[in-house]
Amino acid sequence: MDTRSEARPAGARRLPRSLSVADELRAAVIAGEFGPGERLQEVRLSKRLGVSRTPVRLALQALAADGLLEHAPRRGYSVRRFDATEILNAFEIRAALEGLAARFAAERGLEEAARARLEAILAEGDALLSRGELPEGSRPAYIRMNAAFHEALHGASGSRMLGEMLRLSQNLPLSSHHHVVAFEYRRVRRRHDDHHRILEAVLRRDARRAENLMCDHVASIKAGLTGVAGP
Amino acid sequence: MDTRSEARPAGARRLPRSLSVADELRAAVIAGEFGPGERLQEVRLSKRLGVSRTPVRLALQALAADGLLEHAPRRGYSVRRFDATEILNAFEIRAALEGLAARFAAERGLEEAARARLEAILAEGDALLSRGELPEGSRPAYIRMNAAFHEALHGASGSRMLGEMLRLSQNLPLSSHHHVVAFEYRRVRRRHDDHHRILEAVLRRDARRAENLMCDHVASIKAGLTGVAGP
DNA sequence: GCCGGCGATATTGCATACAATCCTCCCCTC
DNA sequence: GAGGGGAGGATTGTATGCAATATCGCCGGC
Repeated sequence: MDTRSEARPAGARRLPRSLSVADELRAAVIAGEFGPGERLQEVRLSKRLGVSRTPVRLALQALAADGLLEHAPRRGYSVRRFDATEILNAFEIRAALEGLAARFAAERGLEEAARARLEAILAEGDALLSRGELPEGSRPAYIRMNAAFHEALHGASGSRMLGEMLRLSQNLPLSSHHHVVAFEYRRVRRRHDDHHRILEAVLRRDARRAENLMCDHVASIKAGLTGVAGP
Repeated sequence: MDTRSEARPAGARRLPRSLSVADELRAAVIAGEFGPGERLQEVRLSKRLGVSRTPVRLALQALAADGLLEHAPRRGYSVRRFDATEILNAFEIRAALEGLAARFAAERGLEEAARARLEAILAEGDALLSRGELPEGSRPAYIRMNAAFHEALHGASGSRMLGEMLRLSQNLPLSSHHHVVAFEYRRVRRRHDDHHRILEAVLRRDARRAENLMCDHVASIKAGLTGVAGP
């Protein structure tokens, strides 16, 4: 019998609370629960989250480092405002970084585990799209699959710095732009086919092609955005 | 006379100590004062810096967010190890980001103040190099001028996210690579001429050319590095 | 002689108290 | 009535105490 079972009754938390607080706050900010420019006060958040100011303060600083919050000395933290230009720039940045990740992955070559994972992800996407449509209910699964593909490729790039920057480039509060990617079948199908081509190029060690394909891929996502200074 | 001179006797600090602590620690880590993998303990640093653990803790987290430190729960912070590959990758990343910054600046166009500042910086560089050599004593001035040029262009890009990522891409502890840029007059002259061409392209609003020139510029810096897995 | 459990010590994580500063609003003066 | 100054409250920055946990050396058993 585990003698420590009484010491960890239910939650069995092994991670510092400041990390979960940071995750919770990050999700809330990205979800747009705090309007642009809204101040985040330590005491209020402490009460809301049921912890003291200390972990809240750490979490706020982490979010500021992620670019989601602004910090003014003696004035605390507030939600950063993003205008349409910054959103579009972020996609340009992401395009360049994703292209770089694909290039690095192609130059390094994929380990067997990474190759298997990427192929499994693509197979899952194939299945989701095999019926010639993407029903509303399958969107969450598709979104997860899509994110998993990109994340797996980030990992395969072998550059931690690049992965971290890619994470930053996608940390944008939805409230300030309402960007929504298009989910028409044709567009989704096209994007998934892009993924197939990209993986193929990576497997062939064709770094230049992998980079260009990925760059164009993200650029096309940007072009397909709706709600950002649209006509 | 400053009426507040008595209220702020000596230090005249208006910024939180945690910020200066972070700057000090960052400089120390980048300067390589803490060998790769070395643990940074809160109490030790508190005593060394003469502050309590609280600001030290904040500073450590900030440095971890910058990618300079690693953090393991219940085990604290330690200096990240960078191998030669990560260093070289960082230059590739920086090349892509600097290229993007030049492109953004060209697309937006420079405001009068930015144009004047960049031209002043280049003029300073011209003066430093006008004698056909770069004496040892002028290197610090040249290094500052060079950094100022890039920073001014980052600002002119109009993307805060990009500027932040560029900062991250240059946050590397020297101890783990000993990268040293070449200071032979011919190379320095060439790099300075690159800057002239880049500014010219930006002023002409030739975004594509500006991006390519900048990208090649940084790539040539990478190629000129000494001490990173060199032959 | 080597491995595994165990306890002392050191270190981090969190909570809270205190200090410094800023913001707000009221009152006083012109 | 408008503007400036000041008092009070609110909020952040810092210090410190306590609890939980990891590290490391020691001892016993095999």
